[in-house]
Amino acid sequence: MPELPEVEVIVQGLRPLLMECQIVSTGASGKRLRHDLPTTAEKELLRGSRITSIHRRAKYVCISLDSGNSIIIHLGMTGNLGVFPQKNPKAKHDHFWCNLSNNQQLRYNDTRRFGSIQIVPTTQEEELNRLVFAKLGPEPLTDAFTGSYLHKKAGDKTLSVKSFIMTNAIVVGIGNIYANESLFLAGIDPRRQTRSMTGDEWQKLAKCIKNVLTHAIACGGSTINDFVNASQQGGYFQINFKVYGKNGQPCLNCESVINQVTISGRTTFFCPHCQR
DNA sequence: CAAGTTACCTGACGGC
DNA sequence: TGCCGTCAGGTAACTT
Repeated sequence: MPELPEVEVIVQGLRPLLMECQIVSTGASGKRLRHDLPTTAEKELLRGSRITSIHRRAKYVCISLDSGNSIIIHLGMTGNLGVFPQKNPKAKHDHFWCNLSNNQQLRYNDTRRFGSIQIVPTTQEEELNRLVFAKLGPEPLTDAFTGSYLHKKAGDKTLSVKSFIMTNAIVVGIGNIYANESLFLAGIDPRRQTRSMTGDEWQKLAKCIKNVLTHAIACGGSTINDFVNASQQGGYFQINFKVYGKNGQPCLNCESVINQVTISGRTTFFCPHCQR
């Protein structure tokens, strides 16, 4: 489900609901996610600890605890986090939950179980970077992410520019939707070889990625099937999609027909006239 | 080694 | 109605 904007919206929504809450106990469905769910010993580390901060790194939700541990959650394709009254019945595909001292319950729901939940014994940023996030590139919404950074990383690579910006070691948070939308706004054909891109084109692409992600966050993310934030509200960035899912429809700029192709196994949409 | 493909899992949808 | 194939926001293991 979620790319960077959706995870950011979830984090912003969870923060006021969870800050300073104490975890009384935890539970799990017993079904495996991408990795095994936390062990009994790890869950014991959570009991009685207080939530001191919630933030996002790439598409991970990071919950810091005053016991010195972190809960690191990846939502995969269909994962979501929400806070509900403890007495509310569980939903299908709820796989992990934390009972809070205010009689609320933080619940992780994930239909396809591509997500993951890890308990990591530190809340230090450098330690987390070493233990969990070692292979991740920069955040796209920071000053470290620029056109010249992309240009330098591109080197002589022959893969498509779309696959390149979707590579987490290059830059994090850009999934299929926002890769398509960013390339449209930048006027760049997603099939272009990475090494063919000029410095100016990288500048434009970096700027468009930042604009698209920022705008999507402001819209509360994109609700394709059933994305909802921590308060169960949908986002509305999907009404701003220019190409994603619009195969056969006229381009909003030039009225050419939007094309659909497959790049590295992912559905790709672009305007053959506006994107070169 | 770089780049492309498959596997992981469930559910929705379209065609027959 | 139901069975089958296809596809879906991500990632990592695997193959070429």
